[in-house]
This record gives sequence, C-alpha cells and structure tokens, in this order.
Amino acid sequence: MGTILPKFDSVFSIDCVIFGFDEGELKILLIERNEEPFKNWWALPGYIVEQDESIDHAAERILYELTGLRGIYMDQFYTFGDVNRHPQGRVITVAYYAMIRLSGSKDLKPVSNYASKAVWIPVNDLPKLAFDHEKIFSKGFEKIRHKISYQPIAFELLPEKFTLTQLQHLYEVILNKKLDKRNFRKKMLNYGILKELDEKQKGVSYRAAKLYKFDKRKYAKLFQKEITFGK
Amino acid sequence: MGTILPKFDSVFSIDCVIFGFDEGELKILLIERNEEPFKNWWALPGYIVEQDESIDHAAERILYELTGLRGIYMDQFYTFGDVNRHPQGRVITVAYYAMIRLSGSKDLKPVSNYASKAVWIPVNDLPKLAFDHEKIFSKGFEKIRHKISYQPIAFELLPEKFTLTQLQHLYEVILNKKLDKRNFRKKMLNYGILKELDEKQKGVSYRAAKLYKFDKRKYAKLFQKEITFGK
DNA sequence: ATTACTTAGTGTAAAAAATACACACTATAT
DNA sequence: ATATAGTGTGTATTTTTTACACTAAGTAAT
Repeated sequence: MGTILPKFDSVFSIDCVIFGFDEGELKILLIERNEEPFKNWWALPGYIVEQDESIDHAAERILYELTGLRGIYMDQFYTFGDVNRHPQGRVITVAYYAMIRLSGSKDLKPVSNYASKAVWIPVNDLPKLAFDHEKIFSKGFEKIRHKISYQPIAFELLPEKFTLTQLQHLYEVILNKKLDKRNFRKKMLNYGILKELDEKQKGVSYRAAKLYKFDKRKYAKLFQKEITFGK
Repeated sequence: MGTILPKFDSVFSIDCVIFGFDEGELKILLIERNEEPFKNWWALPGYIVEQDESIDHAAERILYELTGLRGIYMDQFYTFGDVNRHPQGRVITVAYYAMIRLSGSKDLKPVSNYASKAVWIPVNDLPKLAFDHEKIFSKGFEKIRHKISYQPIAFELLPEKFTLTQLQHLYEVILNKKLDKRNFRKKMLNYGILKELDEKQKGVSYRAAKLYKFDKRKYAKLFQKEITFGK
C-alpha cells in the first residue's frame, strides 16, 4: 500500500458471500484483488453501486460479472458502516449472500476482469481477507446457518436432482453437527416438499440411491410452514 | 412539494422504527416532517449519516436527539436502496429498530428540533408515511415478530419489574395471537431467565400479581438457549 | 361484615414431535 | 462368489406442546 491513493467521499458498495457446495464441502468464492488497496489480497467479490441502479440490482450485476450466472438466490443480510473500514474514504457496504449450484460442473464464466482470479475456497480453510471481509463472511455464515433451520434454502446449493444423503450432508456441513439418518429422512419427507423421482443416482460403485427434487409448488402451498432443523 | 429542490449525490441515511409498549398497545414513534420533501407528512425518525460517524453511532444519535435516551436496545435490520426512493437524489437508508421502555412515564425529551412533533402511534393505526417508510416499517415489524420467538427482546419493552400477564400480553400483541395462560407461564418460567421478586403489583383494584425481573445473568449463562414461542 | 367483582394462580391428561438406536438389502468391483 | 460401501427402513422412549376450568386473593361497594 505504499502508493498515495486518491481520496473520495461517500460511496456505497456491495460485497457478496457466494456459497457453493462441492465435493462434500461448503465453499465460498473469493477473488484476488489486483488493485490497491489490499492489492493481491483475497477478498469477497464486491464493487461500487452505480448511481442509477438499486442495491439489489448491483448485487446481481456483481454476481453476474463474476460467474456469468443470473437468477441466483441472493439475499441481503447486513450493512457494514464503520468509519474506517476502507482506507481511501467512507465506504458503506451492503452485504449479500448468494447460493450457487456447483453441480460438479464448476465452470464459471467470469464476464469481467476486475479480479485477477476467482477461486472456490472451503469455509473452513479461508485465508486472511482484505478490509473487514472476515467479519462480513462470519456474519453471512451465521445468517445462513440460522436460516437453513427454518427455510428451504439448502436446495439452492444442490443439483436439481439429489439424494437424501447429499441433502443430509449439506445440512451437517452448514450446521456443523451430525444428524441421525433415519430421523433426518423421516422429518424431511414429512414436510412434503420433496418429490421422489423415478430415477437413481448414476456412476457410483455401490447401491445407487433414489433421486429427489425440491417441489417448489408444494412448498409454496404450505407457504410459511417453517422448517425446523438443527436442534 | 411545489418548490424546486436542490439535487445532491449519494447520501446515506438512517431510519428508525422505534417500538414502545404502552397501555397494552404496541406503538412506534413517528415524526411530522417540517421540511420538503413530504413536508407535513408522517415519517419514521431518520437522518443523514455524518462523514465521521459509524452507522451504529448515527442510529444512536438520532434516537438520542429524539428521545433524550441512550443505551437503548437497537438493531440494524435492513437497507433500502431503490434508485428513486428519495425524490431529491440517491439516498440509501439503513434501517434500525429500537425498543423503549415507556413504563407509563412517556416523558421523552427531544434534544433536537428537526421535527415539528414526535408522537407514539399504535402499529395498528398508522397513517400514510413519507418515502418508502411503510415498507420499512413492515419489514421491521416482521423482523421483531420473528426475533421475539427465539430471543428475549420482549423485556426491553417492559418496565424493569413486570407481571407475567403483562409479559404475555406483549407477546400476544406482537405475535398477533392469543396464548394460553397456563402454558405460557409454564414455558416462560421453565427457561429460568426470570427472577421472581418479593414484591407485588401496586395500585390495582384487584388481586395484585407477583412481579418478575428478566435475569440477564442467567440468560447469559444459558447463552444461546433459544426461546420458542408462537407456534 | 358481606357481597360482588376482577384478575392471579395452578395441574393433568392427551397428542405430537424429537430422539436413540441396528440390521438387512442392493449394486458394483474384483 | 465374495467383499465392499452406502441405501433404506421401524419402533420404543422421552420430551415438548397443547387443551382445558376452577379456586384463591385482593379491592370496592354496600
């Protein structure tokens, strides 16, 4: 940071905690910054909000530029506004989390070059982050951990068709605790928001499991039937 | 709004949904604006964030200027950033809720004069509000309704010493549903976060009820023992 | 002192939900 | 044919939630 940097006044920015579930691990997308300040540091994807775009739109745009994906599940979770959180001026940042289906494919197509690279990193293995991004990540992680216990957001991270074991693993990883297989299945199937398919897992060297889909319609009908998990 | 107004660039502001519980009703504090835009409209208390103060600080300051109170329970809940939410320019507002013990006294001492008046109004009887403040209020109300079911925030609205019936009424008002008296008491006392006092209600023309206090210590010990109410 | 009034305070039984727990089945690979 | 690895299933126990109604205590009026 040896160079002299321009000062600026108030700016809004967006930072995103983008979750993905891959190879049994919960990961987030980090970028390596190629600009001062914090050049070469890892950071959450984020950028300035334009004059004529809403913050929700800015969040979607940033996600798109980085992954080439649209229509992703995103939710605003907190706004960070300490005076000195940015060394160059007053930047208040609105944080969003997003959930992406990695589904093995993993082939994101960044549409911008504002970062030298973007990499999926397991949440249990994060490097030091720029600015107050560690704080932002922690709060975001806490939020989804809380939310997963009463809203069906886990499905956003799984492929469209998944096995109950995959679903259980995901819950276990996010809640950071073991769950009982029989009880998990009983409960999950009881909500009536899963649709059993006539299809089985493929390419495994053991008995293939049944595949399920999240049934949005049924869920919408039950509407605010909140889900309870993790106690 | 007939006058021509100055334009400005990006600004952060804070808006507060300040809850109070009085005479069995849940109320919020509204101000009547005495400046354009929306002159003479009712609005949530709010103001611009200064260059050198954090957003949390700004929220506390605004609350202080309006009520003369400090150290009040406040929590940030959402940030509103639509492009045209403010007619004069781009204003992104961070919304907080606060909870105030009205305790009969009700004698707030406004320290500023930025509003022509400030009045407590029952949440079921709100007038039209300026800007997108109705949306902000709704989201804030939704948040405390959700939060009250797993965190002991209700106590912030009651006098230090309260009866179980008062506590139950407050839950009923916020959750907008009747609760069973015996079950409510059983559950509430079971958490072990209430301290029974050697004191009784005074000045009532019927059998006086026992007074209780919220026991912060015990709660802190149980730490994240979350509370469940309203199902 | 009696009475009427109003709210406080209490227990139990039934239903529902959560938990703990273990083994046989099935597909594949060798 | 055998080993391997994960799938899929049921029951008994405990805990939590729900439904429900009367007596006790204090005040006010007569």
